[in-house]
Amino acid sequence: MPIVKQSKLDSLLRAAEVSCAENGARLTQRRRQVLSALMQSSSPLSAYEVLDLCNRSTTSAMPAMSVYRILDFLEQQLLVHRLSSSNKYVSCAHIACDHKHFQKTHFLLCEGCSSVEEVDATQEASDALEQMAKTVGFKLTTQQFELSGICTTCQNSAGRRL
Amino acid sequence: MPIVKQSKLDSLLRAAEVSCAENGARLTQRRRQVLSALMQSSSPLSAYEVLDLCNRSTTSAMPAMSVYRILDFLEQQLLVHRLSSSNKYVSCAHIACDHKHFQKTHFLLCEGCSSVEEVDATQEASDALEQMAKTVGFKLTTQQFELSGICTTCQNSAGRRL
DNA sequence: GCAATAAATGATATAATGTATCATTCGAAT
DNA sequence: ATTCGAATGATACATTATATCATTTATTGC
Repeated sequence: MPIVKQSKLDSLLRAAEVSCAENGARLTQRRRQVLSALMQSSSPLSAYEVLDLCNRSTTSAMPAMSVYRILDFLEQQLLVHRLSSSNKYVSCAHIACDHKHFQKTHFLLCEGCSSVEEVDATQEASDALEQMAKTVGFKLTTQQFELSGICTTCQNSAGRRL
Repeated sequence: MPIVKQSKLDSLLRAAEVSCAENGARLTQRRRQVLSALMQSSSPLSAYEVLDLCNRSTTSAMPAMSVYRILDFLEQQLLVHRLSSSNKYVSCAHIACDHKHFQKTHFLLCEGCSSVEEVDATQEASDALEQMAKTVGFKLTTQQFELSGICTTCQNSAGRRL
């Protein structure tokens, strides 16, 4: 879990705060705590993993209930994404930019280091999936896909080990 | 949950038995019970839903533990598939035929009626996904994709309602 | 500023899901 | 029949998630 620079983290949290404000919502201390934990993690975290992290860095213990509530909130705000295949959460890769999730999103989950890469679907992939569904009369609604594999870093380190 | 004809069910179970035997495994009474429950369900079932179904149709109560063990076994045998997005199970659509799951498999999950359709990936979809991963240096290993949407039946019935 | 109101959090209990472990039974092979 | 391993039964417990109500904190109108 590589450390995120404090300045980077602060700027992300500020952007998140603005984003909430635009929706008439507030990024409270507790919410900031949860979001911050996710931002500093290179891999997705379960609700209880988030809870543990929060309770490691603070004096006032956070109740599990709050974590669930806050994760729901952050997901609504599109500040975090829930990965259904593992039932874990990641902070959105586009908080700093103005990304609006118009495209289908693919999450590439590394089986080696558990890292996640959030990428927009290519037009080809999107079309091919739509077409495939269409041939059996199925109308796709999913905008999120989760794919497992091995990331570049892990492919290289595996190569060196051999 | 439409009823499956008894003759159809029997022939599927026989095929499953043969398939197990080929792997040096046995389709015991308990395993048959679990598989049968899944075969008769048009929608994916959680472990505890399977448990409830089994305990409805028999005198000797099945322990929860057994359901988990047996689902693992059936998954190993490729007789059932685990849907990671919902953490539920479906019986394989290819038990009767000689399908060997060489292609990527897509599960189309209907948000209307919870039905599942198991389809092989088209070459285009498979290629497009591989290509997309490749451009970020990611090596795909997933052979299973889960897509949500609306099935033909539900599209039509929704249309009539309007 | 201050009361009224709504939003957010705290606290507790409980439900639902999943795993670990050891005892027992059952089947196949000698 | 005996032995051995696979499968199941039984129990306890760990983990994950939700329901509910009390309390605190912010916001709004006055």
